[in-house]
Amino acid sequence: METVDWRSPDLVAGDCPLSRTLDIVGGKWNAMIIRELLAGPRRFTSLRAGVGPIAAKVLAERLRVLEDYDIVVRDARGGVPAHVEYRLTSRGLTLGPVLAALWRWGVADEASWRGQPPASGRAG
Amino acid sequence: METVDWRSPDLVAGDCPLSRTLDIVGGKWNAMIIRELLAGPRRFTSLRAGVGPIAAKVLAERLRVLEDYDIVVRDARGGVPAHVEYRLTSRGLTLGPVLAALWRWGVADEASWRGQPPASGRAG
DNA sequence: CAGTATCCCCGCCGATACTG
DNA sequence: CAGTATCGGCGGGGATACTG
Repeated sequence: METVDWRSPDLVAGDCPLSRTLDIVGGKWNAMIIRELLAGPRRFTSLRAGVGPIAAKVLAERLRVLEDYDIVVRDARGGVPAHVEYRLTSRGLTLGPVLAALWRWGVADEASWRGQPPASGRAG
Repeated sequence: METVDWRSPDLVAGDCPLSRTLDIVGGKWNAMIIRELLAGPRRFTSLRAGVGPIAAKVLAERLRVLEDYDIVVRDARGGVPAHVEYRLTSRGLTLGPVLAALWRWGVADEASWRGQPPASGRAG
């Protein structure tokens, strides 16, 4: 399983594959958004409800960024405004296994972890 | 590969396995630090060089948090100050596959991705 | 070498109000 | 419904100086 070359040429933050993936998945809400979208297309409000207590502005922001990364598509059905769907691009779908790995670690970890997380959680 | 229950009871940010994993791995420098440590124990300065352009204060901070999470151990060899080693705990080591997944996506992605990332990268 | 202490800044995020 | 506009703060992170 550990057949990864951690000693790749660019280890520097900005350029290494790790950072680049985390630019997409590591942000505060991004993983949640992608998770919701892995279950199928969603409308803005529904998405917002599913993700958690996220401000509309922030969700819109994140979605725009994820669009720029070609992870998410905004689909205004037939040009009707006020009916918009977001879904994952094919590129976005490839993040499934990545989120799965993160998820699984969290689950396995929960079983073994008997300690308090350092108070400052990602949960607001 | 997709045998993960995305519809688990707690989807809310703070409690879901995804967030908890990202609390550890998703921070700005954390993944880099863990990556360095996956290659073996390191001293503070060496670690700092390997991780990238990180301020000493921040590295010390991050290391303390990772200690609290029981991911990293600080090992003052024989009580000699000014000779300290950091290494992963057994729990920390289990993050290997997780980082590997992130890394691999970044690599595979680099090949297919023909677009500019949205300027605001994680790289300072 | 392995950090601490201090200062400052900016970007992220949240809340509220408003719009097509 | 699907956002935008605006403001405000708070804390994470960087630079620099200092210490055992």
